[in-house]
Amino acid sequence: MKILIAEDEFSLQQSIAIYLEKEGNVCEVASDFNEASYKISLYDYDIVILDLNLLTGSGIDILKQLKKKQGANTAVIIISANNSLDDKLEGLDLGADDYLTKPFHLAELNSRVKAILRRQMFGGGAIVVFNEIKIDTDGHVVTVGEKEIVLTKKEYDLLLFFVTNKNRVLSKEIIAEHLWGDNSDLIDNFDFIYVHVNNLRKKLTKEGAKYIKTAYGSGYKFIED
Amino acid sequence: MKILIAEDEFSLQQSIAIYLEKEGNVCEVASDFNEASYKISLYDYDIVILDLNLLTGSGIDILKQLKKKQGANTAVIIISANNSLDDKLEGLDLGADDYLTKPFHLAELNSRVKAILRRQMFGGGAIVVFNEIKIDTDGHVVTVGEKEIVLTKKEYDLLLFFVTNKNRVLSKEIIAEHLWGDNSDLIDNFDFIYVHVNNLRKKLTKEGAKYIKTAYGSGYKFIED
DNA sequence: CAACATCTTTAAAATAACTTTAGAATTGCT
DNA sequence: AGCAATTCTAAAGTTATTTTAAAGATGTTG
Repeated sequence: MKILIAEDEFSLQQSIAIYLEKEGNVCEVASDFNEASYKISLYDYDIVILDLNLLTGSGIDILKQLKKKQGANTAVIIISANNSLDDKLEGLDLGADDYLTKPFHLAELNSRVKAILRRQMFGGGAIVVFNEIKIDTDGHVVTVGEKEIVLTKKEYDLLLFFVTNKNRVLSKEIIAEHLWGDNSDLIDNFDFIYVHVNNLRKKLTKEGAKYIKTAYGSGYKFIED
Repeated sequence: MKILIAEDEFSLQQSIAIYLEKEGNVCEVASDFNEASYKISLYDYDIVILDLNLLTGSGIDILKQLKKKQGANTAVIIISANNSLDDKLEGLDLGADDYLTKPFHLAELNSRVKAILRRQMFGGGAIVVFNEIKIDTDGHVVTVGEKEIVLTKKEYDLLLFFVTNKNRVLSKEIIAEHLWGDNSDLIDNFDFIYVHVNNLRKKLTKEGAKYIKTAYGSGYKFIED
């Protein structure tokens, strides 16, 4: 979950980034209009948190730029010190997904972020995969069919990473980096991934590799069918 | 996908190379300004990952050299410890395709590499060849007509290399270099290429060399019609 | 067209990648 | 601190892939 925080007030920018990163997202920041504009032109973020009153330009223009972009599925959460209804409506008319008035609680922002990510990926509510595997990202509860299965944190993270990248081959390096950060990089040994994959497979179904296919020499792939 | 990594910090250079190679690219490294300059004069890389602060010269000059080069379609990703916006803008003005600030996650670099390669080759998404052969580079799935064919990693890499160089004769030396890197141990003997080509032909169609033509004495050529 | 080089094809050997198990080390919790 | 759960390490067993090797086929050149 890649998030861009376009906010010129440094301390707020930092606290948002830290908070959301603790929640498992990857954040980048933009401190003025130009940096924000440049960054969204370069990369498709999942969410942009956008302060309307940027130093060197209006956040509204960033919003327009985002919505003009083809193919991107970026959601926008507007934050603004201005509480006027007009502003709110203009933002939402232009396609913003949510609106928060300063000051706000980070927990509040976070729950909106989560809601958007849910909606973005799975059409809201609990995550549904394959009619059979359900992942409730709020409660971290996973069910296969009617049965709830109990996963450890690593297994849960791994499953979520697979599910959000289904039908895509994920190398062990990418998996390692996503689950362990890059302090474990250069370790030329990803054996523990074998173990976690094996455990996850066993817990998911009796038929082992039904969902998690091995791409020999390349990695693993979570398949929908 | 041939990538040059111009980075003087040895451990970073190595981890980038290892990571990107696992992702199916072929990497070469340059540890100082002169080596980088020499290598780009010699070969048209698909991407150059360029540290701006090279030991014996400025990366900016490498960038200029690259952009002066006629006919080359090399993309540049700048990595720099310097986070100033000015630097970024100078790099982008000079034609860099992306900019990363140290430290960064290798997964992040990889996703930018992938984005560039997609853009460079096909304008994103799945690759389509010949109306009949489709290659999904995310899922590593290859279909001929309606049928999915299962390829090993080497076969897949070989096919992708052929497809991205269609209608061009590829010598066994070049093929070997792109699929195995500059491992000089293998350079004597290209027999295994015969085997891989043969296997790939068999899997692609019943009519053998329909797509992969032999250029006797020169190499192979993947033809569109 | 004969001699040679290059390529095709097959099968088996060698290697590398993955699976699985069990136990050690670490972490988290009361 | 002591116990339980989790995560990581190590190693043996299994399977897929890559490479080697060698015999047969085809193209090239004088």
